[in-house]
Amino acid sequence: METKKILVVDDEQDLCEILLYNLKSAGYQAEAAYSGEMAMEKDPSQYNLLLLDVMMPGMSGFELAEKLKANEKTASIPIIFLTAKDTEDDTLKGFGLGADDYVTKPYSVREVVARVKAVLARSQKPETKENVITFEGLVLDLGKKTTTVDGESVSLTKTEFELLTLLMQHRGQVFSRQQIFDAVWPEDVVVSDRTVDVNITRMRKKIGRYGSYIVSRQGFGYVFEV
Amino acid sequence: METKKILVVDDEQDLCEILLYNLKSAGYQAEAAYSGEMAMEKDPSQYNLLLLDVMMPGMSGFELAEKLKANEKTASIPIIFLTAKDTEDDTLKGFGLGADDYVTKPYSVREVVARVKAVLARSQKPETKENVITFEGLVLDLGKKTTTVDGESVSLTKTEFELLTLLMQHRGQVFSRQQIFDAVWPEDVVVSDRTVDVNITRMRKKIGRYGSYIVSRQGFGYVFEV
DNA sequence: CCAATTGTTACAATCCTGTTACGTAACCAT
DNA sequence: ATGGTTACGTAACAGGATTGTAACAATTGG
Repeated sequence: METKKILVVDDEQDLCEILLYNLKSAGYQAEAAYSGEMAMEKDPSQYNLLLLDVMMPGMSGFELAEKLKANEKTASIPIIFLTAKDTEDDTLKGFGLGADDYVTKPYSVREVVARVKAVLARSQKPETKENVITFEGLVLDLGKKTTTVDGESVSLTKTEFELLTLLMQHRGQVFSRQQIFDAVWPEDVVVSDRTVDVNITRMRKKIGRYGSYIVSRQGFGYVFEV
Repeated sequence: METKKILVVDDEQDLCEILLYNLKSAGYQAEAAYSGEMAMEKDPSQYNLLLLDVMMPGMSGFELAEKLKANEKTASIPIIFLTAKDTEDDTLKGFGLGADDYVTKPYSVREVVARVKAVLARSQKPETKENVITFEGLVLDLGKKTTTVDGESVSLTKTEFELLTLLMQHRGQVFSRQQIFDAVWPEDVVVSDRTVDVNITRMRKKIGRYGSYIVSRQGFGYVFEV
């Protein structure tokens, strides 16, 4: 298994340094962002775990987590909140936002590293199970990014894979081209509207007989129909 | 947001108690059923989430889930399975049955609560929100963009679907042609006033006997009359 | 540089929808 | 009631929009 990447988001740069040093000593790759905005720029989807300070100038840790949870690509990244506050409300809010753990300041660095290990260990076990989407003989392994069709492995490109993931994760739900676009394509790119169609077609072909489960609903969009 | 209701179904009563206590501490309403049969008697449709033990004497968690998914009222309730088994087969079967998450024993109660929160947060997002409008045997699924008439699926075009949605969402309210037009047609198009009539007619035909519930009020417009 | 990926464009086939026309129904004043 | 007038129901058609897909161009990453 490759090295896990961790992103520490905290406005106290000294604290970040300490955490980075200790996380690296523990065998992780670690980087820091000194604000929520900075974290967003670092492409959060590449990290395996996020350590978020709740109280930061500008975007708070909660706000950042909300943004991440709203995006399919980053929604499942484990988050540990770091916070000085210790009220029930905050804790609940954190878990409501999908926190995997919660460390209140002041904390020992050893404790943080221990929690990181615990969360990564936990998020790893289910990963092999939870990250598989199946429909009959069509199997998507979201961890391995592999696709098999009736036992045969097929190679989907990233775009195709994410398209299929979106549709299979929400079987029966019709997605407009705009929705598909927002979910699959990066934020800032502009492409013609036919692009979605073409990629649907390419992906359909590759998944063989299951391609016919992806149905276009004229005027509405596409759906994986069951 | 109102309090979420959770039903825990497990034959181990002690375990249920522990889960109930923790779920309640986390701000949920929670009740227990000690068998699948007992769960069915508690009107599952009133709950926002179900925690199902897979291995139970009598009806298994899988069997219970099957029953629930087969019923329109309960089909969209998120389910988290609790299981001692850890085989790939079981996991896949669970997800095939529409499981939203999967926790294997032994697990920490904290983990279960965290998953509950995650699933409820996810099921809250608009894209996952099940949205169905029903009048007797006439069912509009706003997510799937499908229409069924007394169990038979009929295919409405986008215009027809939105027309019917508008009228059914505001049963009894009369809409002028201009109002209908503003609600259903894109902003910048200009069409003759008879266009609404024609689309009403087309839609009426497709929904069979329910077509007669869409009544024209001469000089005023149209209404879905109850 | 090559190969894989991805966006763009063009064209055909299909589906959808506005328009028109005409018949019928509702309304209204006499 | 009666006739005139307006509003509504609906079939038919043609033009427009939507989609599938092949071919090509641009981009990317070694």
